[in-house]
Amino acid sequence: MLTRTPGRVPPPSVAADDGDELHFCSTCAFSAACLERGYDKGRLAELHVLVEHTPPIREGEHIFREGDEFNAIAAIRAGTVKTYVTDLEGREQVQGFFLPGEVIGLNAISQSRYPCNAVALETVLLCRFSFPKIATLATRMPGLQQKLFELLSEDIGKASRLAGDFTADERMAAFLLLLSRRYAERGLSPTRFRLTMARTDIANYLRLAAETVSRVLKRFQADGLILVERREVELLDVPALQAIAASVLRN
Amino acid sequence: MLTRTPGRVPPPSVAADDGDELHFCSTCAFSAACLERGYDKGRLAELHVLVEHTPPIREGEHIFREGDEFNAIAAIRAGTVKTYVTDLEGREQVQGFFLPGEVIGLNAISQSRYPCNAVALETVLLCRFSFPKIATLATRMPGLQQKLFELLSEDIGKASRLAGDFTADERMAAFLLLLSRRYAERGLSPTRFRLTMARTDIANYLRLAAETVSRVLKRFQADGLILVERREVELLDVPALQAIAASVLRN
DNA sequence: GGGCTGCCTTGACTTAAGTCAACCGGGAGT
DNA sequence: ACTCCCGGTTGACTTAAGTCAAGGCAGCCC
Repeated sequence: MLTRTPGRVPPPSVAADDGDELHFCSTCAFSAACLERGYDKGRLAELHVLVEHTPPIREGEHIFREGDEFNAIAAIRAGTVKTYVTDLEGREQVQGFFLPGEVIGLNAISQSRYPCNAVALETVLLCRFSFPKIATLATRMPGLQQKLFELLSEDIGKASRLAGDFTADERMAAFLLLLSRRYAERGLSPTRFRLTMARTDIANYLRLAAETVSRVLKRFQADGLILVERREVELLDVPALQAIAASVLRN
Repeated sequence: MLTRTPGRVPPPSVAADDGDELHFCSTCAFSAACLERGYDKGRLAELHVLVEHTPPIREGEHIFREGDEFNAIAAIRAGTVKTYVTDLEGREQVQGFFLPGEVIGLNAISQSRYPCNAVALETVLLCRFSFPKIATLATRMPGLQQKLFELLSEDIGKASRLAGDFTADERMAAFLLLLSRRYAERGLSPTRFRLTMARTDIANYLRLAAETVSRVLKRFQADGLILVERREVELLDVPALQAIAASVLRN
């Protein structure tokens, strides 16, 4: 069952009666979304029973694999998840990285099977939402339906972001700034963070060679834009990075 | 109001009482989707009043522009639509082409404004679905909600399709085969069709130079894969094209 | 400690595709 | 009929980034 996790809790716009046992974890996007929209307790309780908090999933373990039966979407409570597909020649193609507070499995909604693999890059905790059930509930909760529409729509934007013919510099700067923004949204430092994924994963995700990632990071550091120490990164000149990434983050 | 358009009509799984005035155009994805799922007449009527058939939109005219208030999604009844954004330097970036039976405006669902421009490449006819209304209706029609989820989810897949580091040949072959498939879905010839968009638009969409598009098409023709005559195309060797496009259309 | 192993970096070379510039050819308007 | 113009094509050159090969460095196990 849901329990309030320690740490930053977004203030619910509707105060929950603290006497009962309805508590929502601070990083659960759905629970938060519902709280924000001020649903009555009966409906929160309905959502509540759909949520399953998973035990820890360790680094390298899969959350789902391509072709598995689609039965749930999941909000990440802790850790980083990488999604990827395997192409015809057996090479891995990284599709995305998911941080705490983000939702995986959405792109499976139109199919009966997951279209990609999801693997933990660090120990991961999830809130699972069994799918047919949450869709049924959404028919009675317009706010939840709207939230699902929004999450799907956002994913369309994310998916097309790297589709342009961008330079290695543009891709790398955009990648760093988007990570920064996502960490900031979680209340973490937007200028100092850890790259939880390997260089080869970053390269694969950005459709660059690993060598290129290495060279670009080195040059960014030489130009005083960033500071890299193994997987720790500090953004020193955000405006300059924004100028470089402008065409990716666009308009 | 909706009238049955001439031409191919998908057989509804629930026979409509032909005596009343509820007729749905054959290319309207939503109406068809609802018919397929066998909703009762009362609900079809509800959907019915949301649909607006637009007058013809001529080549070069805009359907919506980036920043316009989002108020509807639209299924295309006839013509081709190009969506694009304008980057910081004022250059156009083509996001997609939409054929009859396809739905535009979905990527605006999470925002209050359209995130891109939509322009007619040929005379276009639309079925418009006023948005807040159709979402409200979806809360009472699980099949419609599911259809919206599916359309959104498919768009995620489409958006990420060209994101890889593919060669010009792979992109071009995949483009031709995807067009072919889309025409086939409409009951048109999958091997002979017209490119309704300019070479420069194709190039921009595929993130190639127009010169490269020209050269690749020429080489495909020299190799006996296709036959190009101005904007008319015939696919001569689909298996060979599939082999080239395999890594784009993947797995 | 010694030697793996995996991840990362560095340098030298190659190539796919972009850019630049010129030209072609059909359709529209005078 | 003439010209203009735009979309498309062609050829010569350039370049960003990939590939190949080698080497470094941290952590792990024996």
